[in-house]
Amino acid sequence: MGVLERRAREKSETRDKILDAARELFITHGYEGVSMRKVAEKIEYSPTAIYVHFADKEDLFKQLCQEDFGRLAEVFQSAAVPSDPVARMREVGRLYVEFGIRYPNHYKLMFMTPHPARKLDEQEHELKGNPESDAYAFLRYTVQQAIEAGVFRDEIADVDLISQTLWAAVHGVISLQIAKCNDSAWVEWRPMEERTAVMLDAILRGLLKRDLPTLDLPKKAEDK
Amino acid sequence: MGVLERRAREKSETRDKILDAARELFITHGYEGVSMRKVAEKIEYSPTAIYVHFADKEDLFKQLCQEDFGRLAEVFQSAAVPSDPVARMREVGRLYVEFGIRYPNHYKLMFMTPHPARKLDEQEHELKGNPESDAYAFLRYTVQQAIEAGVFRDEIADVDLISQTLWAAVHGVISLQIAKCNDSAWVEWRPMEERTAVMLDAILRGLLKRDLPTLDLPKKAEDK
DNA sequence: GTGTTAAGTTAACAACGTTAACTAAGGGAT
DNA sequence: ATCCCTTAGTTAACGTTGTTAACTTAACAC
Repeated sequence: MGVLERRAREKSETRDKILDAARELFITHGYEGVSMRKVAEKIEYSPTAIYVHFADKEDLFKQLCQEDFGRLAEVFQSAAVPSDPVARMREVGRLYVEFGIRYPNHYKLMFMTPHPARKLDEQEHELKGNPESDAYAFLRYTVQQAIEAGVFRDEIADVDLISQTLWAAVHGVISLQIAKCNDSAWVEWRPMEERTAVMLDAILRGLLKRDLPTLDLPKKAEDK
Repeated sequence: MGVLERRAREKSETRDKILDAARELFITHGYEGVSMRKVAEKIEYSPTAIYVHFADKEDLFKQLCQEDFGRLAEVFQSAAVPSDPVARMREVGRLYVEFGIRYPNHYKLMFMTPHPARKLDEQEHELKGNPESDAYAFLRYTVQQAIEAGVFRDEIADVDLISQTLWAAVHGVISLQIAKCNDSAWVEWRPMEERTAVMLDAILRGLLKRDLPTLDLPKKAEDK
């Protein structure tokens, strides 16, 4: 009896309609600029229909984030990542910045907005630690390989500490750009690409045992 | 006739009352968690009294930020900053992190919330670029001195680019902590002090010409 | 048919930011 | 003394917000 399945499918279809409408609105207007009524109007439902599928506005937003976390992991997964562990870390950083700049509102929701503490549900438990679906796990895995290749300075050996430092470095570049790009009155911002390249070069050089030949500055690529 | 002055003083007194009440509420409940009505209630005024002193909620919040920007600059100014340019950059970074961790809601408002573009008013024009009141100018000045001391690698010479890289590095550590400290389910966070120290060591080492003797890791201070 | 489940609706609530119209108190000029 | 103007502060209201309670309505199981 496929009737239950059909019902479930129909339900998840309207759920997706809500999610798609909410995503589009959130991306253009930000979290505070979107009301449940606007989302509902966009899909021609009553405002309260959303509450059948999502507990409240924050739940709706979180489920959206969860989908897009997965998308970030896909970006990492599908990119042509170099085999050299150092070049790979650099490329992961670049992809991360690219993601953040391309989807600033998603990025803001995902990484720049404090959320209350929350337990993992079982669905998330499956995803956690899996480099294919969990972006942090992917970074951590990349760092782990670099450690095994012995590229880091001897006193630097903690996988999580290194991962968190690399993450913070690129996150700093992205989030400053998103939050402060309009404050050009106080700061004469250098171009994003330059800031990203200098940051990646500097942080990697600071962590690595010695300058590796794969490192090159943007304006003077010297063909290894 | 001091009557005008008395009036002005009285006005600025209630203005300060509003600011103090708003600060306390914003710090504990965040921007969205505070309503104009709550601020008014706290000082036992009617909600609309605030609009005599501030254009709207965002204006109130911005004026608050402006005051606290100044306070950050004071922290920089009053701290015992080493004379060695590299040690000074490190200390400025450490102070910045300390500020962010101690006042996370201020920090969030100041550096993690996108604001619409805005012209500088004349009051701000006086402050801009002055290291005593403008925290970015202070950092920039510190970097400038380091450049003149010849500590950076030869290919790294742009004051703003270096300043923005250093800023992004420490901002990354702070803002990740503020936004994601509750997501310990996904990430096994290392202690703040460790993350800060590793970041500062790494980013400075990556930018500098060579390892300077003033650099030392937290757990193995080798007394120069 | 009858009862149950559940998606979706209508109506309403309390709280929000903000505006318009007002009050009241004080000082300056006549 | 009287009138007028300025201005800090108030009251009342508007439109919008997130969310809940109570309902309709349709499809299925028995």
